[in-house]
Amino acid sequence: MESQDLRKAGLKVTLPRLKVLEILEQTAQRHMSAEDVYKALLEMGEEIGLATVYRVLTQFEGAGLVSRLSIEGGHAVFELVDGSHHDHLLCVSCNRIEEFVDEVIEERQRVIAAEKGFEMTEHSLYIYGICKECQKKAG
Amino acid sequence: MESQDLRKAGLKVTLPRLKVLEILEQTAQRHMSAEDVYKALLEMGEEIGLATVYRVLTQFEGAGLVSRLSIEGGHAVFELVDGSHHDHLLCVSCNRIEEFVDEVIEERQRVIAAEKGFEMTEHSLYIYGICKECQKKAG
DNA sequence: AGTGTAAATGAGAAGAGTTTTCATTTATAT
DNA sequence: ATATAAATGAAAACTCTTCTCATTTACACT
Repeated sequence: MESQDLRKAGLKVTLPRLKVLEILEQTAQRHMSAEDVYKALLEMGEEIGLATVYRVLTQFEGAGLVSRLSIEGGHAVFELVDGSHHDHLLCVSCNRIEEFVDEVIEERQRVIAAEKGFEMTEHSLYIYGICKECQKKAG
Repeated sequence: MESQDLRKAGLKVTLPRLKVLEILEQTAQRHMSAEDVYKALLEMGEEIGLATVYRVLTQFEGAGLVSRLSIEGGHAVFELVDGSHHDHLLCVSCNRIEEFVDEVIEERQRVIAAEKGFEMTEHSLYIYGICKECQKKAG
């Protein structure tokens, strides 16, 4: 992921955009909020405005470079797009996010949309629960 | 749905709460935002504060009388709980909301949660698309 | 390399939706 | 009736996000 991707998206290659991309690629967390990205950049000693982070992430979303998850009640988090669609499992205790793909569910959704006469554009499926680690902690 | 339900939930039986319940039961729209409820009450000539509507809906949610849908990007909408779980189809053009239940999907979710070691507490599945009517309008 | 121009930026203001605060009112147990 | 804990309304506060606008920057074209 580099300058070429930005140019293809019709975006000028600027330092803020490269830095946001860099954070998204290098961070251990695959899912970051705009605030997370902003703070990570500040910690790296980069100067950037929060508004710019929001703008850039929104543009990246438009360009198909990242996707935005709108998590219940909370703020949006972003993840780099790697080509494959997937849904999410969220731990309500530690906020860990895991990903999964299930072709059975994908197919059933298409069938349901068709039955209801909907032309499906997208879907969002979140399974909320308590992850293995948090179950242990809770005893 | 009446005073008894409120008492059972440990809530005092007050006019605002009864009025909110009444709106939720009598309205043609099954899915209403806090603002919708507020405006409907004002139109009925009831005096109520928006903060009260939010508070009451949140309490009703806690009491299991209503459930809250957190729709992508937008505001929350509430629906009376009628015992049956269901998921939602949303028209991105006219905001119509339809409901569906699919046991295959329900079961797959349980399996996936188990595979990932999650103790599932709940899930949210929204299928976004364009409804039949809006497809016609768009040609 | 220098320059014009449209695009991008940062800071702060603004906006939407929701929650909180607090003084006043109300429901309900006694 | 009365005490008291809970509920209310209005406004302020809050969170997340977008917008505004003056300044800066990238890049196409000399």
